[in-house]
Amino acid sequence: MNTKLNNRPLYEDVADRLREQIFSKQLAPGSWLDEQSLADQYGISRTPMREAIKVLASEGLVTIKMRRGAYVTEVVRKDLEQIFTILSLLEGQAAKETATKATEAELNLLDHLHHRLEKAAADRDIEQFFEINGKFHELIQEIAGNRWMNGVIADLRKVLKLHRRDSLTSTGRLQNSLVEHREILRSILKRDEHAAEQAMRKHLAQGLEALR
Amino acid sequence: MNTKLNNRPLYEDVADRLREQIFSKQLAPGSWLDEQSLADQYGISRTPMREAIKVLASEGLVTIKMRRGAYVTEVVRKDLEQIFTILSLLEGQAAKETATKATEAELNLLDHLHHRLEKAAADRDIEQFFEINGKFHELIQEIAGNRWMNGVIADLRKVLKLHRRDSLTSTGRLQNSLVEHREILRSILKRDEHAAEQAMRKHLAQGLEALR
DNA sequence: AATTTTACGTTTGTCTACATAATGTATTCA
DNA sequence: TGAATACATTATGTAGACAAACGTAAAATT
Repeated sequence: MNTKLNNRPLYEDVADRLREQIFSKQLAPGSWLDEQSLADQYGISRTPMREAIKVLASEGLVTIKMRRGAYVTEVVRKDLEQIFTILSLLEGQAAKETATKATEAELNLLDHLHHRLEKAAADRDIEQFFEINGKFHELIQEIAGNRWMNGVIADLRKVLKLHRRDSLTSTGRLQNSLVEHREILRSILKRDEHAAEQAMRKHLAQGLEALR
Repeated sequence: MNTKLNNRPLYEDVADRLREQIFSKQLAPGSWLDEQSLADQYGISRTPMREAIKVLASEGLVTIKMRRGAYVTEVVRKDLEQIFTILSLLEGQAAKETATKATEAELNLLDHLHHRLEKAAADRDIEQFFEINGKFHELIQEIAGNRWMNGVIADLRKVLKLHRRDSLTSTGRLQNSLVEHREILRSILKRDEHAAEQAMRKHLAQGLEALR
């Protein structure tokens, strides 16, 4: 038996590890998840592996076929367009609500985060930029405070990661993304909810464009 | 062993039965799901019961607490507002896309369905009205054809059912709902995407109002 | 009497084994 | 030679048993 220091269910750890393998393409889109062999590989039994696979299925990362097992979801362009359509609406709404509801302290947090984003961009630190970029979006969602919306967005963003062939690596896109973020922040700081919503929507529309 | 005519996983059937029990308040919000006793009650083992519970958890119907089991989600007013906010955005988008994308045949289907809705309303057949009302929304979503969006909407609507103390029973609301549906249909038939979106959003906003 | 500690019972988390269904292969017959 | 049927292999679906952890209650000590 494994030495487990964890105080959370095994299947959650397993789900995390599976996600990693999927995002890193060790488990490529379309490939079959062999319950037994994966369980052996992780040194566990099939039961938590099955439960982990079901978690990923509910997130849309894998697709379960009756009596045929689970397969890594293949994300095609149509999926990208559909998902970005949803994200655009929801994150737009989040930006809108943040513009009106945020406290001064929260606005400062956003501002601070954006400055770190500017720095990462200036340093050409792609990894860091990507990281902070995500945190910026998440902070806006957190401030908006719609628990159900945030869950939906989180799931859909995981699915997007199945496809992402680092869309931000092209410096052109990184610069554009930065400009768009400035506009989002500016609108929120001005507490212009309509402008914030539009800026966020445009940002995500551009994100989709960059993927083609 | 049970006589099983089913050719789909047992845990899906179990999930369906659990949902029924939850919606019918046999399993009330906040109550604990005793895996063992439910499994006994259904004449199955705990394994498919646990998998079914995880399905419901991913839909938001139950909340799993670490080492403390699963509890039927309690939906409070804040949840209703948050969920309706999302539905308003997404179903509004669906109506918008339907207005532009629908074929003439699909428009006829919508029109036909609406006529059945009018009839149910005239007959004061609440049950039927409720049924057709749901189908109308689903048809619009189907025509819009955003697979990911439809999944999100379906899940959120299930969560709404946890709360619904028949909001349509008051004849006033039923009549208003009918009027709103007329406007939605009219806009779609005119292929006025903006009007369709607005009408659908208003319809859902009214739906939320009716719940208070 | 109150608080802390310990022990027990209950329930979840996990494992192992078995049943069932689907796929592929081989053999036989036309 | 080709097709169809039966059999074997393999993976999923399900069951039941074991182990660990949490909560509760009782007992002991201060």
